[in-house]
Parts: sequence; C-alpha cells; structure tokens
Amino acid sequence: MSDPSVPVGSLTVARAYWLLKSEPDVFGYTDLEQRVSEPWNGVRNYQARNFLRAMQPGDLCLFYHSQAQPSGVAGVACVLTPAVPDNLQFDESSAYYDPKSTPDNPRWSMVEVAAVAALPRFLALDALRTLPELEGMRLLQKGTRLSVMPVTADEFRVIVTAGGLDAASL
DNA sequence: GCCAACGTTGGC
DNA sequence: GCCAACGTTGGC
Repeated sequence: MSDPSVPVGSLTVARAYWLLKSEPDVFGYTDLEQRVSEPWNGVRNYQARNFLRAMQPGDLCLFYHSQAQPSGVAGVACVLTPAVPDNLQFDESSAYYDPKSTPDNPRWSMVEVAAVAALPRFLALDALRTLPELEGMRLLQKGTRLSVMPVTADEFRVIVTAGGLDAASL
C-alpha cells in the first residue's frame, strides 16, 4: 500500500478494500489472471450491488474462492472502473436477465476488475479463523453470504501479509 | 406492513 | 447432500 490514496477525477480519495467471492469451478483466480479486464457482473443482491456502486478505480479486492476445497483467499484484484449498468440484466438469454430492469432505470451494476497478484500461500478459511486480527471480519461471521463485501485496511493488510505478499508494494 | 413459503448461498 | 442463515415474494 505504497499509495493509500487514489486520484478520482480531480479529487483524491482514500483507497477502499473489498472482498469478491467466486466459485473457482466457474471462475477462479487463475482465470482472472488470464484477462486484461473482467466484468464483475451477475451480482443480484441489493447489499452487494450497493457495495459495487461504492467502488472506485484503484480499490483493491481480496479474491475469495467459495464452494471450493478448501475455500479461501486466492489473490488480490484491482477495481478498474466505477460502477456501470450490468449488461446481463437486459439480456433475455442470460440467467441474470431481469425483466424489471430497463435501460432508463437499471437495477444492477458491475465494475471491471483485473488480477494484481496471487497469494504465494493460499489462505484457507480455517487459516483465516486462526488470525486474531480477523476476529471481527465480516466474512467470518455466521451466516454471511454476501458475494461482495467491504474489508478494512487492517484486515486486508493482515491477509495479504499472511498470504506471503508485501502489503506495502500493492 | 406482516409473515409464511420458497429460493439461494455456502460451509461442511 | 444436508442444513443453517438470510433474502425475496406475494397473499392478506
């Protein structure tokens, strides 16, 4: 985190940190590494959507593998764009089509993301639970199903450091 | 606005 | 596949 601030237009705002869930059988971190830019679309939960809308270019994300053996944090991704309407909501052939969405009043949003660095040491859920600094982390609370959620700067630093990355270089 | 029924998520 | 937890839907 050599540069904890990010220019947004003429302003400079504090960089924010997030966690994105993905099922590696569908789209894992190694898939992200092969893309220049990946639309984070298909999110159909209002809370998660609101977090997408709060994202700014330059924000960093923990890339979390869910429904995996084991589940855990695989790498770091970067937000490339502000939120824009999710293209899939208008696509009748998509599983993410929403008939209640109109181009004038889109319900769902997405951002573009890119890979930054894989964790040299994959951090499985049970490993995350052993880190005392993460006791209050949203991801680890009972019943948390959100696929997009905020992470504190401290949580982010603790996780990438435990995963073998130099947090200051991100 | 209440709430039951149903659907989805995700760890295990 | 099971089940807990949570979100959404729709009747009233």
